[in-house]
Amino acid sequence: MLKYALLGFLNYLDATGYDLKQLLDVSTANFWHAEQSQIYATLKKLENENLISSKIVPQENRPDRRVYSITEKGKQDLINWLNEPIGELEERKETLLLKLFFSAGSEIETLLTELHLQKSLHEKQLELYQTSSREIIAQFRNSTGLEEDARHWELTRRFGEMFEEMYIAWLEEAIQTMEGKSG
Amino acid sequence: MLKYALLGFLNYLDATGYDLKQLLDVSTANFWHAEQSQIYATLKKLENENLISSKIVPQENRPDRRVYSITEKGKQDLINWLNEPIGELEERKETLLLKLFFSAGSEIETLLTELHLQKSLHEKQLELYQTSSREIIAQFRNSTGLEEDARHWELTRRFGEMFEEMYIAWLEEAIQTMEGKSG
DNA sequence: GAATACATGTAAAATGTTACATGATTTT
DNA sequence: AAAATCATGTAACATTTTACATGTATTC
Repeated sequence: MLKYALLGFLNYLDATGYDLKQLLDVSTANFWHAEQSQIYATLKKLENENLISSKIVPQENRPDRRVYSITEKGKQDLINWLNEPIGELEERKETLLLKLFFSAGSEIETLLTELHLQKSLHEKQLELYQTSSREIIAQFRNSTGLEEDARHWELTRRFGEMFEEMYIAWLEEAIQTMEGKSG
Repeated sequence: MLKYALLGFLNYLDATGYDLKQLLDVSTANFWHAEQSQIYATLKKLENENLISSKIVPQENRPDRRVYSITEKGKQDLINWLNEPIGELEERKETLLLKLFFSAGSEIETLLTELHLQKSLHEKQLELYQTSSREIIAQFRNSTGLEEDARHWELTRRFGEMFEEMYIAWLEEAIQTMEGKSG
């Protein structure tokens, strides 16, 4: 699926593996992320399948850049994927819930510390969505005029915001439940 | 991390790989799932590390059962993991958001169909959390008297419920946004 | 008669993570 | 003087998924 994240970006502009890592980190990281090495490996694979092509751009005092472009075949593959419905729920993994599920015999204080720590992390993340993510998208909309793209990005930002609000509310409930059992 | 799901269950009772798959499917699947083959492979690895041990229990007309038990070393490993804080946010992947992010150029009708389909799937999942999951936990609490365990399981169920409510609310927002652009 | 439940696994492929290697330039 | 940025990648490892293989008993 990283495949489609890369094709998606290359459908906007030509880029190197390094560029693509930066792009992922500042935009899709909250719902799709990847290590630099995985990006390089996947690009190589996509080029073998002729979904993208590359050109070496020499540089002075820096390693040459390998700049990728999407091919017609790549564009078609991307469009096909975008149009085919998902049809099922995403399977997800949540380490905190796994720990909570099995920690009936643990110290309540230890668990409460963990829940408070998680709460502060989620509050920080929520603030990011509400300030910098918001501004980056608004600025992109104003400077490029790409209304539609900005609208879609804004919806993914809004998901993040709502997810964090929900997570914090749940943590507060969990803390309350556990506090009722420790005093 | 599947490791700890398996150790967690084996800390309650002895079980085969087959049993463990059933247990995962009816309890942790919404925040931790695994294929049958991965469970068998992981059990083998855990036995090599002496975190669990196994005995063959012969059967008639059925394949022999390989029943696993947790060892003292395994119990310690589980307890250590439960007590060490996570300290960071979980990274997650959400295919629907990835598609949405890149679908500014797609047909709005196609996207709306997808959003409506997702909404019905999440509504079904929400109902499951509110009815059968709820009852299973209540029944377990009543029949075993394991109050604490039931309390923890209930918190993980509640997370599922809140997550689905949030997801549905977001889908409704997204549908509204997109409908404003299609009519 | 077909599907599901019981019960084990192997093998191959795909996916993802971590560590290593190189080396100049710029910022702290 | 150390760390971060730019830019490439390889290699080893760990995790997860998909497909295959076997065979009885029970339920629909």
